[in-house]
Amino acid sequence: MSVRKLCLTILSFGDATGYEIRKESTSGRFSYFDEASFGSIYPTLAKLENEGLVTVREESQSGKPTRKVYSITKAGRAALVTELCAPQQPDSYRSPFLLIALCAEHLDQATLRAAIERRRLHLQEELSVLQGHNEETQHPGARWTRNYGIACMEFSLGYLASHGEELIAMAGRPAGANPIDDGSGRLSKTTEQTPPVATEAAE
Amino acid sequence: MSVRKLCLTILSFGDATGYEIRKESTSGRFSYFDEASFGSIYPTLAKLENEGLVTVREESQSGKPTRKVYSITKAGRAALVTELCAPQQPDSYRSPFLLIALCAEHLDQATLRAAIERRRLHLQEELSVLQGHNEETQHPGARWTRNYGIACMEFSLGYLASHGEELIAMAGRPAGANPIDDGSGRLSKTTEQTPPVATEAAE
DNA sequence: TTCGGTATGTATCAAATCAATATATGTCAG
DNA sequence: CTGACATATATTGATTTGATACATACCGAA
Repeated sequence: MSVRKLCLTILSFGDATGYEIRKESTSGRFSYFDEASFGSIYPTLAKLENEGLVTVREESQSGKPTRKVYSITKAGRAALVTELCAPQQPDSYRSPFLLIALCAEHLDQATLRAAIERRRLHLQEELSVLQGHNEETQHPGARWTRNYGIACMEFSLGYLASHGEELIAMAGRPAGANPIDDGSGRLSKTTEQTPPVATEAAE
Repeated sequence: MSVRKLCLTILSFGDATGYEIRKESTSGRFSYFDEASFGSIYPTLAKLENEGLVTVREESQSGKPTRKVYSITKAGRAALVTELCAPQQPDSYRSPFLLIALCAEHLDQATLRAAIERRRLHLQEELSVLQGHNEETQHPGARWTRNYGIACMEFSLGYLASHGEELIAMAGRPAGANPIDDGSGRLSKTTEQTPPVATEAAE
């Protein structure tokens, strides 16, 4: 049911085509709320039109296939408000990066380093997007979410910067069922590049 | 393809039934990596068994339907490492809460307050889960991800505590020229001491 | 004690959704 | 002038979800 909210929300910030809605929900201003593909967006827009919550106008330019530009109606705005007032679903964070981190002991340093770097780049890219959208932040809610996003990402970047090496140092060090390797204490320098890591499937 | 990684990862931390895998992925120790329902877990486990990456043993207790307990094999561990070494997909954060925040101007204070409170409770609950799992954090990777999670959640809680009121104060203050709310909610009228919301200059 | 609620468990199915692709056109670089 | 890329609508096959059925056990309340 949330593709509805997504479409209505994006349209409440301005007219858009299905293509634009998809783009903004995956990698644009609206990429923190929900994601959807064409297969769900187009049917949803059709349904919304059918319910009178949005209208369409066809803009046929020279040559180009006719753009179908959707606009939200007053009834659409009211419906959006109603849906937003219902108790929200919990936020979800799904992290392929943390999965790698979780398994650090079974991987090698290069893999961990690459994973951190990829995560860092992704965060910085998203940060740039957010920081770039400061012109159109006249909407108070948009400004608040933008600041929240920036704060969270800067925090994450800082954490990666200050704790990344710790993670990398865990490469190839299975903890095993042995008495907590905490006992070994300084697991840092001495064994740095010693063990043939090699990700042996330890069992 | 990530349900595979999820199952293999959970099994690499110990034997489990399909039911347990599902539970841990939605609300347990492993709830930050990927989510899956029975409809994808059971077929995946069957396929993994077929490939020799996991084994099953049936434990038939008195009365209860036979538990099918899955174990990861050496080949399974190797396959997991291989898959983890491939470039990871970007992390994703989907936030029904931020969607509400984005639309703050169209909602009322009670709704915003409730949304923040719900978010706060959810964060605290997840935080408790993480903090409760400090015994079994002998795995270095698990310890790192746990600390990372705790740090992020504490940061978020702090941000909500210090900026939540700002958000609530945005209730019923449309910024742009659009008089929304189709009259059904005369929020903007009744808004208390609101001076004409300085932020204008709509597109 | 028996009813209902919750928890453990496996398993399936219709409906929703995704990833990929087909179609069509414009643009811009090499 | 060719190939890659962006815009744009739309569909299709495969996957995934959400709900449910089935079966048992435990626990508190009527």
